[in-house]
Amino acid sequence: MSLMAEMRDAEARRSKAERKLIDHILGEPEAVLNTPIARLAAAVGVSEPTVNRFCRAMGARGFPDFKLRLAGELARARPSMARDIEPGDSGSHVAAKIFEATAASLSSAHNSLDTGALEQAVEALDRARAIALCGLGASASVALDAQHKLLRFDTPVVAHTDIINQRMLTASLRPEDCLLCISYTGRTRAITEVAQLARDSGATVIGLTSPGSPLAKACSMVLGVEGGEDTDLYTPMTSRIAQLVIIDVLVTTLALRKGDDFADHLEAVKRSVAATRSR
Amino acid sequence: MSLMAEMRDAEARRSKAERKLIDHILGEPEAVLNTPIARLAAAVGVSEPTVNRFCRAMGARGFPDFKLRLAGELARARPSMARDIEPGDSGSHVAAKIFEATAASLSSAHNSLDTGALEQAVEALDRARAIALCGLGASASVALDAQHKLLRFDTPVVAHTDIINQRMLTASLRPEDCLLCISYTGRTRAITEVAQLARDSGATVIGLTSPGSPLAKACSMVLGVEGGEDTDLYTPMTSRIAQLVIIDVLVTTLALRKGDDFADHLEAVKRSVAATRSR
DNA sequence: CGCCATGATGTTGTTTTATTACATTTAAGA
DNA sequence: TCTTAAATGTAATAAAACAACATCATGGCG
Repeated sequence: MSLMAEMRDAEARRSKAERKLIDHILGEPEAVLNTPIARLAAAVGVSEPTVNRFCRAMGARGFPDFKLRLAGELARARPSMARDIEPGDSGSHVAAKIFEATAASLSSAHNSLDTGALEQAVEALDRARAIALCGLGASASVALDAQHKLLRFDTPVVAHTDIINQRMLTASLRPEDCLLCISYTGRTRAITEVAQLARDSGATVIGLTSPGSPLAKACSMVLGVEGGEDTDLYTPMTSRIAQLVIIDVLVTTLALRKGDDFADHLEAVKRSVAATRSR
Repeated sequence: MSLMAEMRDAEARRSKAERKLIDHILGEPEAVLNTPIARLAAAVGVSEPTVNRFCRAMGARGFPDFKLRLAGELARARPSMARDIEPGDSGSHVAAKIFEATAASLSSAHNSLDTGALEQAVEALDRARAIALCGLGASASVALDAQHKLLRFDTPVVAHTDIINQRMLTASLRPEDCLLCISYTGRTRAITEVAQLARDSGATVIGLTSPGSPLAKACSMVLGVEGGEDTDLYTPMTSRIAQLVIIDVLVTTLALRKGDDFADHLEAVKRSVAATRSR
């Protein structure tokens, strides 16, 4: 178990001195990192060996090791926020900021992910006679990525990335089919019309888009990707990543639901790909 | 900036002793955490104060503080939850695992990103008369994503996602051109041959692939994406995300380098896209 | 109700670890 | 080649963590 959780959990059944310690550490975990054992002991009002023994009880090898572990946990808990990129930034600064912004965006997408909607979407994909995917511009590559992942299943799947084909597609959709429409803004008129046409034909339309947008309104169900931090420069990039991860989740959940059949099918796909490898 | 990135970045321009240190730390970062300064100094073959001075140079307050920071970064790079998804997992559990694995993969990619290679790649893209992108299978969508991003610049850019077109493309490449080859494994024979053909024609070939792979060897320069944790199930998914983020970094750095010209061009692109929006 | 036993906590001294101050070496430039 | 500054190392010092032992509290049992 994690240190923080362990401490919260153990607080009740521990001795008086250790309770004081736990209270103090949970209150200011960050501060503990820069505090030597003597100062911490004094601040809490216990002796140094008590602190040390406590650290061991928590599974660490001693006080320094305890701090190391705590540092690790705290680092996860605090997603570092990136500021905007400025012209003066060196290459590695740019990289750091983008990686951080992306991580933050992922975390935000995760928090705002609607599990219920996700289950519904998986349900729809599982039942579908055929799956179609639509995206324009940047979302086209997301649609293709999704297509590639879904190819592992035995449900017919197709991605369309140009508007003409997308509109033609809607004509062939049946109520048993499922269409996944991808758009970051949800304000691209063309794709909204496609979703509408698909609805008219009775198909289930899942929107992977911004909640509340015109596209979202046109869909049967929506997997929302909030913009998160609205740094104009990153948002489209980072939210595309979030979309891709949501698709990962969607596909993986679907795979679990399909169960054993899927395992066999996956094997077959892997074998057919292996033949193209070197060495 | 992150320690790992900082170290990679600084490696070139630091003194001999510090280079040895950096090599050693980057080689076994986890091990450093449980090593006192004396042992580390001895293992590397430098004196203790050298280690200490190095830690300060990296922005820490001393060796223990350095370890604390390193622990934080390394923690991000390792997923904390159980790695593999099991059939019994609930929907939200699956989502949590995938988001976490992706975040870990990103962090790991960031830590192992070679800033020097990145600068070189940006340089090459900046000078290029024309840019071509190649990817097959899952990497096809990455190539298309990159194409979309690069379309914002005024250098001609094209992505090819089928092997025939890719081979034909190599015939038209000139030494002033730049080809970006994308493959997670780097073992897809077809794409390696494309890279080789492109090299033969004198073009600069950048590989976005696994370091040390056949494809990597065939390229002029490599942007490595290490697999990170080798969880068979996620790796291909998460590393694709890492590739996309690296492309973000590449493109953003390129944008900064192009400077003002780019700002104007970006405005024009935004206006032309705005016309397609609702409301 | 008080005494013993056991576990918790504290005190003191030792050992390990990190840091400082200073000496030496190495490399860079004139 | 000599000068000078930076880099690195040595050795002493300070800080920190830890272990061994002493003391205290608490709860069971006569």
